[in-house]
Amino acid sequence: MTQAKIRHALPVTREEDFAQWYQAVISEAELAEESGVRGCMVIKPWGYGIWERIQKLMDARIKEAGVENCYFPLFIPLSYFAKEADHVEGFAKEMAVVTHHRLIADGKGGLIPDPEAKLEEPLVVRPTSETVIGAAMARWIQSWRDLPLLTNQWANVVRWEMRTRMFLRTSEFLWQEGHTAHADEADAMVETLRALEMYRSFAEDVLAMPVIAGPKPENERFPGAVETFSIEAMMQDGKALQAGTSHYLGTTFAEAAGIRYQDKEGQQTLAHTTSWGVSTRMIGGVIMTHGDDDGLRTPPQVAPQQIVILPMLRDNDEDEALLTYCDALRKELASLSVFDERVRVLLDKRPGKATQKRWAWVKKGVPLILEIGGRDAAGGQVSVVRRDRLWREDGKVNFVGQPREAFVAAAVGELEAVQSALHAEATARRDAQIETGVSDLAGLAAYFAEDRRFPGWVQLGWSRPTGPALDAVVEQLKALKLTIRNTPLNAPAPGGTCPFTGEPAVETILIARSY
RNA sequence: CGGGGAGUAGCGCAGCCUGGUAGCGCAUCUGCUUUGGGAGCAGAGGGUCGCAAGUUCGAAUCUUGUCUCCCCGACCA
Repeated sequence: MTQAKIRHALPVTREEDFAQWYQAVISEAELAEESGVRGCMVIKPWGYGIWERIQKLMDARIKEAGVENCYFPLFIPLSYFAKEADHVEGFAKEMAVVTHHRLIADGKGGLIPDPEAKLEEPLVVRPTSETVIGAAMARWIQSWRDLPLLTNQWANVVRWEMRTRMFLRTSEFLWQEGHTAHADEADAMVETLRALEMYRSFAEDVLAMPVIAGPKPENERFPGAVETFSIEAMMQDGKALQAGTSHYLGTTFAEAAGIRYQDKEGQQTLAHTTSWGVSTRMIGGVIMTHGDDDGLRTPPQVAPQQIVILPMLRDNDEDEALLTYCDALRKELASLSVFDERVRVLLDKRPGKATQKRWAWVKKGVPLILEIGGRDAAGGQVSVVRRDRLWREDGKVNFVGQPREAFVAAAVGELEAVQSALHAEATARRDAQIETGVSDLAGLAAYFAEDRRFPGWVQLGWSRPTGPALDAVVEQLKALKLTIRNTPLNAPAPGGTCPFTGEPAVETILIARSY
């Protein structure tokens, strides 16, 4: 009943149409927009600001692990790329290829690649950099003393995707890719799992996005990897989103690129490599984890602005005193620290009614919004709404008036509270939607029945088939539009039998629809 | 890449079938009134109808091609 009175900020709700809602958040929160180039997007200041926050906090964690940043070329010689067969097979179908280095007039007012300027060897636009970094590693590594070699780069990559969705799957996207080389499997696996744990804790602590970390089944491995691990997040429509991956590459790329070192016995030995990455896809995860029918709710740790102050300007001579009051408040708040950084606070002085400008910030998901009028200024008050508690029971916006000193004293705690509330809400939703009671195929089909709104995930035990037996399982799942996400680390040992093979279950897996 | 849908003002849409040089709502601008919680009234500005060819005296409208977006599928670190 109270619901009916609420006039939400978005034109479509999650319940009405989740896919359209997702796009509405992106455009209404001004995260990104169409670029006119297929599958590529313009990332706008608020969206890019979130990415910059992710970069800053992730980069610190990467460096803390002793990994150094480098930059490798956007263009990869075709011959480099062709060196690893599985890798080629995995990416060949989605490559952008540069074949010419000059344009000439076509005689009809347009331009065409100059046939005279064809490249001797085509260059591929990197879809990932294992091959080119492998070539560098081969040059950089001679001795066991050169290991481990720990590098990372922040870059854009291109994959010519058939079907794109903003942030989730774009032809060009931004990411970091860590690449490391180690003396042996044990050392490389430690690094692979370190990166995985780094992503897990980052998603939970920084993005307030609960995830489940674990190894992927062999059919879901990265092309060329021996083992692939992922963090999987549950979106509000119940689908799984792979939000980060970490790969143990064995000696696959070491063989292809010739990454060898002289070991302590003087023998030439292949290095073991890893790679791991997270991308702008994480922003899609934040949207579908924390967004509501009024737009995004940006976790305070990644919010480009954590507090926005909206003065209720009235185009009269009281405005100046009001702005003075607001600016003093802004300075006071900006001097506070939260999450080991200064509080990010913006005084929005643009002309226009505060009540009107408010909605733009609601949609962007600023954690705390302040509206301050002349009466507040005179009485030393502020009026505050928490973005994660936007509405009152009566359907009105939940602004709470309070003394300025009290708010300033509580502001840091409020930001921390928003961060943890978002995490708690998402975790509760996720946990409530993991079904552990399914033990056969009929139960699986029933759980994911077509008419069921937003099913979650099924966790069950299976016999971990490989090869053709696994292919058969994958086919069964595909018929239900399902995929195996991963084997949760620390999952309880399963009992009973595998619903696919009838053999004893040996491992616990998560099954879900996925992005 | 296959099937379906769609591109007309910043956003959302109507007009298209039955060709006659463009309209509505929101937003924007101006004025007046209002003003502590998503203001009202009046007026105004803004569009080579995605792009390109074709048919026609005349094309947003018909034909063909092409680009982009959305949905479903296939594919997918």
